[in-house]
Amino acid sequence: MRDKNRPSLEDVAALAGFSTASISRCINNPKKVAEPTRLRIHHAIETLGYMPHFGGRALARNRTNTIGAIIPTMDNAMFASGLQAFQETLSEAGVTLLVGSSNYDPAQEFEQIRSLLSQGADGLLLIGQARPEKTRDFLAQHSVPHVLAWCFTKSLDHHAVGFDNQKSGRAIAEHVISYGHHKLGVIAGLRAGNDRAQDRILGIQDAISAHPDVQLLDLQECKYSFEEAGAALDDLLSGAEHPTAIICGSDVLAVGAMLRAHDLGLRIPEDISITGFDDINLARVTTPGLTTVRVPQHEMGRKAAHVLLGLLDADVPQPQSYELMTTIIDRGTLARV
Amino acid sequence: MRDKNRPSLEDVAALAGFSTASISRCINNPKKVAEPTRLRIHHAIETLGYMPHFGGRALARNRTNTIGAIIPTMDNAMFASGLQAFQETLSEAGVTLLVGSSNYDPAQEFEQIRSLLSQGADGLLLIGQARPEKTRDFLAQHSVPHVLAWCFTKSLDHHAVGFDNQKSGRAIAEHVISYGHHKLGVIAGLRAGNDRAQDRILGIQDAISAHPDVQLLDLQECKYSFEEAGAALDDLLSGAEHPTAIICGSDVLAVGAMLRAHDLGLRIPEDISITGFDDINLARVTTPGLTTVRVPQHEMGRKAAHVLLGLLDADVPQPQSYELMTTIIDRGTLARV
DNA sequence: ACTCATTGTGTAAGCGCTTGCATTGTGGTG
DNA sequence: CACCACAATGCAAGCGCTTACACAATGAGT
Repeated sequence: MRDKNRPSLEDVAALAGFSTASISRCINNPKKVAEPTRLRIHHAIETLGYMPHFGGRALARNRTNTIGAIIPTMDNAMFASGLQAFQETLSEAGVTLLVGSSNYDPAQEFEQIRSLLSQGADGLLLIGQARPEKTRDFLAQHSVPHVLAWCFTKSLDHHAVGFDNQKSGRAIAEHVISYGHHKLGVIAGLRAGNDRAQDRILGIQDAISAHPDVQLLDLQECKYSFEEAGAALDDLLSGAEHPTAIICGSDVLAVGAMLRAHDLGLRIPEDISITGFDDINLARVTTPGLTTVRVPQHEMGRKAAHVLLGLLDADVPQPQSYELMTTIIDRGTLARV
Repeated sequence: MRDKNRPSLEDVAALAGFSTASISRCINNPKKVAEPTRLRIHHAIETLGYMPHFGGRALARNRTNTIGAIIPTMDNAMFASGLQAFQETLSEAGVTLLVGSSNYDPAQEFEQIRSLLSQGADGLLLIGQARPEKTRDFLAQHSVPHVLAWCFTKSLDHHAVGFDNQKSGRAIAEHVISYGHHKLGVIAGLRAGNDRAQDRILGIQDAISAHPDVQLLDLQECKYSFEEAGAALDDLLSGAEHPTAIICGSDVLAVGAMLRAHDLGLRIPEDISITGFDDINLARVTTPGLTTVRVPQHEMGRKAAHVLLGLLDADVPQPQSYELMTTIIDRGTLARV
């Protein structure tokens, strides 16, 4: 069973002429070892090509220096780029990232949580706060250090690094209304198990309620794909009254709607206004550029990593939460009416 | 040091009234345990909320069921979506994904390889084949099972799942030439340490050499960003002669060039033709849609995962390599002249 | 009844590393 | 010069799990 080629601490010890304890110390705490010893040990390590065995180390330390992130999908530029920042920050701290994806499905998320934890993840990054009680209980029972990203609420009893989706939803809706739109349509992501989608809608509804002269003609939910968003646009346009502006819960949806609108021969923003959310690359590239809500993904990833690293090193008593701000980026898909 | 709350195999054994061996067997090889025993053990596991300790398991088995992937960046939709497919496939097989990013830097890649390996990765997914001897030696010395993706060459003495960048580069260039273009420009990714970028250029050059009447006016290298690609376009247009078509080494570059061209008041494709490479979402969204080379990212991710999983379960003697085919997607950025 | 597989279970020896404690050697202090 | 603090190192006990092997119990074949 023993891997014939893999040198162990003992082999290094034999070659260097010291005990395994010294080798271990030399690796983990070089100050505790005298200079000449260190040199000889390093030499032995080099010549053997020694690498500490992960299992042994994890067993002895009861810690893996590994953090898991479970995101809906990497296929969306939004999460991918936040994840990239997260990974880079962890890496700087010598911590490795385990990745799981949930495909927006709470059951899959639960499975991935189990899986990453059983792979020894010391902590977890999770997206959003809506999850079944089962999942929350599980996290609590095993007292898993975790931070939530992409969301933020005052009353949060978790560590969170994110932004207030509802507030941001309200902001973009207010913005649209301030441009003179009275008949609105919404294309949102599927709300089930997705608090970000839910909150954005709530925010939009807040804004609408605050303006008696503004009405929400229709709200469509669909997956984050161009095709589904296009179909949603069709539905929105099938009613008796047409919205003059369509607020979308994500850039992907907005772009899908734009593409479909273009196919239908609708001019944007002259015939119909469309807004997005996230400000991923896509938004810069359409003609006209997509008016959207910028989410500080990179900062969120970095910050989340720092919070999580903090959780592991010291027992942080109070939940630490950071609210990041979103900003509206005006490009060209929102017209004044 | 022992985590007070975490139940161990022994705890389960005590509760269930069996030896740790039986518990272990029940978890890993249920058939070897009698039905009633299994039930009682499962019950004990449930009530304790037991989860196997990763370190212990890794130590005893000398295997982690973890695979590492080192990609240049997740920030590019291209890798992100291949990685997503890779992760999903691994997950189905009960294997977890460790992620590292190299930022296109061989030194960083080497560090990440070390890091992921010392985190116990059983195997590795690497992008491309160009890497310093040091890295290759390291992989060989530790006999790390690994597969290369995003590249493919006949003479390969590695496991690889990818496509022939040179051939594809040649194909798109031939395609451009067949549209009647004689004066070409190229915007490529930085070639240093990036064989995909190199090979694509080689392919383009192949095509050009095959047509005596066609000439390459200028070739610019830059990072994969809109801004740099825009600047590269400026350079390309600063020469005495202007190219009628610009072949770009990636969609990101192409879109950057398109954006800049638009700013300059150039119409695409009437004033200038532009082609991309990768066929990421961006390419569908520009006006006009980007003519580009479709890379089967998803399939590549899946296939690479399968090959890697195969490597771990059986000792595969021959390198297995799979060549996937790219296809040219004609949208609207290439004009006939 | 008497073997002999077969099946189910327990015993205990590791897997490679970390770390508390013991031991030795050093130089400084009273 | 005895004493002590401290630095450098070794010893050995785990960490939690897997698994070869031993053993007991069962039922089938003769």
